[in-house]
This record gives sequence, structure tokens and C-alpha cells, in this order.
Amino acid sequence: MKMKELLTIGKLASASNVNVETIRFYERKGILKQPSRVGTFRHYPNEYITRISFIKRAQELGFTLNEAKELLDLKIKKHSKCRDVLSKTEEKIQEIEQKIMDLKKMKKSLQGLALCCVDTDQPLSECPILDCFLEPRG
Amino acid sequence: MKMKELLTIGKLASASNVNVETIRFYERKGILKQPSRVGTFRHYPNEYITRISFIKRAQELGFTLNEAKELLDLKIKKHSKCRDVLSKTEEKIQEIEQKIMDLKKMKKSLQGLALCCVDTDQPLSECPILDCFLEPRG
DNA sequence: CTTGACTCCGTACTATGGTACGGGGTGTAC
DNA sequence: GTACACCCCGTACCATAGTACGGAGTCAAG
Repeated sequence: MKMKELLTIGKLASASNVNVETIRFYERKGILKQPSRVGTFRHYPNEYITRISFIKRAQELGFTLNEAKELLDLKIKKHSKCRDVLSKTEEKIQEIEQKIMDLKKMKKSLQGLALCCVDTDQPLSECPILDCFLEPRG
Repeated sequence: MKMKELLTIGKLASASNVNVETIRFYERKGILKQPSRVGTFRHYPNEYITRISFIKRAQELGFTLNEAKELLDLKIKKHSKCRDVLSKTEEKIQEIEQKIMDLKKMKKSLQGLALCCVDTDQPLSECPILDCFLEPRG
């Protein structure tokens, strides 16, 4: 029977490609739960590497740290259903779609402004872009 | 000959639909330049309303406060060319396009995850979404 | 000449996601 | 047995964009 391998915070950090401070930060925030201690030193089972990957992957997918925490919490709770995860996923898709629409609107406005500019050598007093900044509020 | 109208910070704030604190904050940050004082009180010429509109419009277009400041600074400098504004505008369009692409990638991944989920009543131990969180890193 | 509204300033606090630092304790290897 | 790497903790700091608060000063009207 093999002993469960335990990692110090430094080992866990380099295995997970994050900063030691980041792990302590996650613990303070409750994103990662406090590990056991050997004396004063934190010792982590290997699955913490998976948890940190999970958090990083969730961030890549547009979830905040608190949302990552919620997903991790679902994993722990006995009565969680797949549905719970699916609905968080769908909410996030909605949010992302909204953001995309907002950005497209911004882009269109900026492109409109850029088109106004017919003579880039004009002194700024004649610049139509800056003028346009002042009109279409709201 | 009409006297130049001067606004107190409170008047300027309500005329611009921002908080008094926001104006003081912009001044501390150098986004708005320090106005003249009558005694200890700030007094603003009317054009500050335009400047604050400008900043708010720039924010709507995806510029940060510091970028808004840069644009306002261009307006002040004598040798600025329309080209300078155009290039900042085009840079911002690039940034926005990048953000849109990133968000679309996220959305696709999330939709992929959501499709994995065939039975929402499954206990979480069988949830394919959470499993997928752990695989496609990078 | 007092009251109430407004202003002053500095500082602290919000949220988000961390990084950096300093003074001390520990654990291991040579 | 001591040097060096690592760990502990609390706190402060970064950017971003503000909001909130408290004590003091000021201004105008009644």
C-alpha cells in the first residue's frame, strides 16, 4: 500500500503553474479549502493539482473565481445534479453572447468614426472623429 | 457682454450625470485638469460638461479612463494630427476584435460542454461537463 | 445670526485577481 | 551545526473605476 503523496505549497504551485501567493490567496478567498498541516506547513494531496487546473480552465472559459468556486462546491455536494452544472454553463453562454453583442456595437461605432476621417493630415481642430465623440450619446 | 458661467462641482456633477466624487476622482487621476478656485471652492467653466461627456462617450466605446485622457490630451496639444486619433481608434478596433474572438472561442467550448450533457438528472459524479473541464487545457 | 445645503480634504472601502515584502520559523543536506 | 532553501503570516501594493464617510469650513436665505 502506497503512502498518499503530499505536496508542500511550493511543489503544488510549480506543479500547477501558479504562484505560491496565488494558492494562499485562493485559500483566503475560500476558493480552495484549507489543507491539513504538518506542523505549521501546509500539505496537499495530489488532487489539489486537479482542482487548480479546474479553476484555471474555468477562468479560461470566462468564469470568475467565485463561479469556479461554485462549480467546485457542486462537485462536493451530494445532491448536486448534472442539471445544476448545465444551467450555470448556459447562463455563462448567455453572458458571453451579451458581451459579444456589446463589443460588436462598439466596433461598429468606432468603424463609423474611422470612416469619417478622410484626411489624416488635417490638424486636430478639423478632426471629425473627435467631434463625433461628442454627439451620439445614449 | 455676458459673464462666463461658472459651475460648482455639484452643479457640474448633476449637469453631467455623474457623482461629485467621480469628478474629484478624475481630478486626482489627472483625467480632468484642476479648475480654478474661488476661495477653496472649485469653479468650472461650462465646457467641463463637454469634457465629461467626452469621457463617458469614450468609455462607451471601450476606451479606458487613461485612454480617454490621452484623447483629451491630443485635443489640447497643438501639433496633434487627425491621424493620431485615427490610429488610436484603429488600435481599439483591433483590441475589440480580439476580445470578440476570445469570447467566441469560450462560447464554443461551453456549447460543446453543454451538448455533452444528455441526462440532466444524472448525479454529478456522472456529469460529463465537469469532466470536460479537466481535459482540454491549453 | 443661525440653519441647512453645499463644499473641502483625506482616507477607507467596494469588486476582481492577484503580486510583493518583511521578519521570523523550519527542515534538510553537507 | 550551520547555511540555504523553503515556509509561515500579515500587510501592503498593482490596476480599474469608482463610492462612501467623517469632520470641518463656507455660503446664502430667512
